[in-house]
Amino acid sequence: MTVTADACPGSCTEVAERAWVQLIRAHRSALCSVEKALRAAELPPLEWYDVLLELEREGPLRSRDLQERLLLAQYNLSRLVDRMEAEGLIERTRCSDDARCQWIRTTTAGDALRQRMWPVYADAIRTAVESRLTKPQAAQLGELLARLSNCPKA
Amino acid sequence: MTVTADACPGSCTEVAERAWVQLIRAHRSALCSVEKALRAAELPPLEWYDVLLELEREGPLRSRDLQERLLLAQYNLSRLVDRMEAEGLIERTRCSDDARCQWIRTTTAGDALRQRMWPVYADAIRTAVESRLTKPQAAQLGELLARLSNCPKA
DNA sequence: ATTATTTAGATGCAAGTGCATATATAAGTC
DNA sequence: GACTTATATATGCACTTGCATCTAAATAAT
Repeated sequence: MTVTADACPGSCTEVAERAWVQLIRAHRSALCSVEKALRAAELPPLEWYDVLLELEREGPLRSRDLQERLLLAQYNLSRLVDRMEAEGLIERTRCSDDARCQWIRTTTAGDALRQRMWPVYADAIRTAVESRLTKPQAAQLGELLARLSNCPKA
Repeated sequence: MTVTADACPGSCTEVAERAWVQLIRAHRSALCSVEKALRAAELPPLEWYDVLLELEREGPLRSRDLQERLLLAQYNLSRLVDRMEAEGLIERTRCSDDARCQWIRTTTAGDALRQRMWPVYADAIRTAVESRLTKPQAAQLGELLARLSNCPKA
């Protein structure tokens, strides 16, 4: 079991292990190149985009929900929201019915940033995925991966 | 394009995008549970295992090679090796022929740690992968992912 | 109503990460 | 051989992450 590519060509590595290893490798390699592309374009990290898109698609969300959707840790989202709020990309407002909650919504600046990020992001995805897999392969990959991230309860 | 699970059921999301999103999600969710399992067992992070295994399988390696195999950034590996050396798990020795290089090798303690980590790691992988995919599915997933991490040149 | 429990979110601190750059050595050029 | 360029690794600094814990508000229990 390694994170290495050439893990005993043949059968010394169990299939599940191999899938796992390749998952880590593919993620490292793909994510790294996407992040680099964003930085090169002087754009913020990927997560910022995810937050903005999620808010744009779902409308204002509570921290809790955003956190769940993005699979982020509570404290990480909290601080991510801090940073993005400081940049004027999103806003927090207290819920009226539950004073513990808050609604998070995008601002105009947030929407604008999201739109500037998309082309760079999309291009990076094309390089990372589209250029290496046929359409049916990509579709199947998506299917298989989805099973891994689905909550057991779901 | 989101990191969210329910991205427009149907066709509004391109297949490559979906694969990408699911890659991120699957990785987050799986890695997170593995790391938690390791911490719960008071074991060091995953990478430590990867380094140790790689060294055990390939024998002493130069930093550069280890870095490439594990897809780690140079400065990250440098510091990872610092930490592991400080714990007595690996050793650095200068190459005789090229004074810039160094050989990295495991120690007895390193081997012992690796062996203690494996059961926990293996179990976490089983939970994360084996329980969610059939054997052929896992095999195919491994195949598809491998294409994503293969260097273009390879 | 009063207290205990749970839930939403924030935060101090230690550790890890990325960037840019430094150091040292090797290789190539003139 | 002095001078530039490339390679292997380390490091200062700012920022991010994880852990544990804290506060505040809502629910449940008595």
